[in-house]
Amino acid sequence: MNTNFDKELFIEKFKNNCNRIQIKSFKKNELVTTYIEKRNQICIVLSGEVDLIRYDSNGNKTIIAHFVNSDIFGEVFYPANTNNELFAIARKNSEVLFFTYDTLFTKCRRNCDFHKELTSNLTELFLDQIINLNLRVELLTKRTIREKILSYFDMLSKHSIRRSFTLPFSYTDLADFLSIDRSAMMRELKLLIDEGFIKKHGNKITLTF
Amino acid sequence: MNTNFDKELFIEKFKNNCNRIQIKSFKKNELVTTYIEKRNQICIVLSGEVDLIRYDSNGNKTIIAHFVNSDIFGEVFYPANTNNELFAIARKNSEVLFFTYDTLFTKCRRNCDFHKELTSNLTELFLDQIINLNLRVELLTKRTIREKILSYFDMLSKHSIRRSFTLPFSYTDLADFLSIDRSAMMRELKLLIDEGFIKKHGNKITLTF
DNA sequence: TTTTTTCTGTTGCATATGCAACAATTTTAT
DNA sequence: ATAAAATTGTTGCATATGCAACAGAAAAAA
Repeated sequence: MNTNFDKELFIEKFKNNCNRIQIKSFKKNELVTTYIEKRNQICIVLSGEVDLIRYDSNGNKTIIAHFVNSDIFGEVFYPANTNNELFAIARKNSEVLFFTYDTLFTKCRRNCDFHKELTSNLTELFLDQIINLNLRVELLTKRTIREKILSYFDMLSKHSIRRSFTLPFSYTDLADFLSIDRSAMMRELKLLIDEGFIKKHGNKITLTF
Repeated sequence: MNTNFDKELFIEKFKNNCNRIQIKSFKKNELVTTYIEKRNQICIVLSGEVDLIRYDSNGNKTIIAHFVNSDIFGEVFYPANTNNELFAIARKNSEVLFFTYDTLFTKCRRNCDFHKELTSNLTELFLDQIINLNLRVELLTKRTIREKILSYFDMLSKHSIRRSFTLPFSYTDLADFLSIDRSAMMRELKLLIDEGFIKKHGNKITLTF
């Protein structure tokens, strides 16, 4: 689904003197960035996993998005006049590339190859992000917990090309990603098992329908 | 929020001989396109309004997306291996531009200006679409009907820069857009009025908090 | 290792939300 | 102008889902 973003080549070109971008490393659970200030920031995951988190006034945590290799995110993808208190947190040790939106339209001091590479890749990275978001909307518009679970499992199944797959989340996080109550989700999972729709061993799921 | 897509200029350049795109007109309630076949189709709304609709097995209608001037959509924004039964329907008389994704990377017979114009605008159109989708996710992850309503009204308020605004939907459609039951939504709207959070005259809403 | 923290699995209870149904109103079609 | 269709507003009832709470298992930290 994701563009096969050639990280090695990319970093090589970057090291060749581009002064408009940064690459930073983050340890598990470290804060990658916030969406509070307006910096026109764009980020690309080079390795690891980054979650975009929101806490609401009732203390509910929601995993707005789950970014993996070559996914693009940042506060530039939100409208200027919203003060979304969103936090990007590294879920594993990760490397993230940072630059600002205007970087795309200005040449850097040394007119490096990076810019050409970046702008030519960007359309495809944007396209992938739109596809991911459409899938997310497809999921979140489902009316019941059962439909959300099955819809998400179906996506994972198609992605792995098998009827079995490993969840990229703990069950606690899965509920936060599907935007539902954890205990209600566990209850529904049990029903799905009892009714023979799925099998479950740890965080490995097998579809049996 | 949307790019100010220069439709007039665009069509002018198009008429100047590009053979890779089409512009079609649709009457209200006409089917614009389906997402069933894989055609790598990209569509841009030039005028009017287009809704992307899904009907689930329980007969629930969901308005997945609501596209207006310069919004971009199409089945190319969905993964290849999903058979989403989505329908794009004109909500008003509309004009829609069609082309295929590969058009972006091939020169047309006469090497027309349109291509240059299109590719240079595309990144921005994609960016706008990502922003719209992020707002949509923000809305759909809200846990309660009240939060969904207020979150959506807040967006409309910010968009109009006023505390009053006209809903772009009927209340029936609004419920389908927020992915909630209509009667439950009406009940919650009444509560919001009674508790003094909003005022409502027809499809005009005023925020009073 | 041992201790501490997080995650999983489960259940009783409360309630927010969905469902069905209908009349009144408004909009669209004939 | 009249009929037909769609939308709005409302309510009783059923239930799916959220909430709180806890014990046992697993994972992380010390």
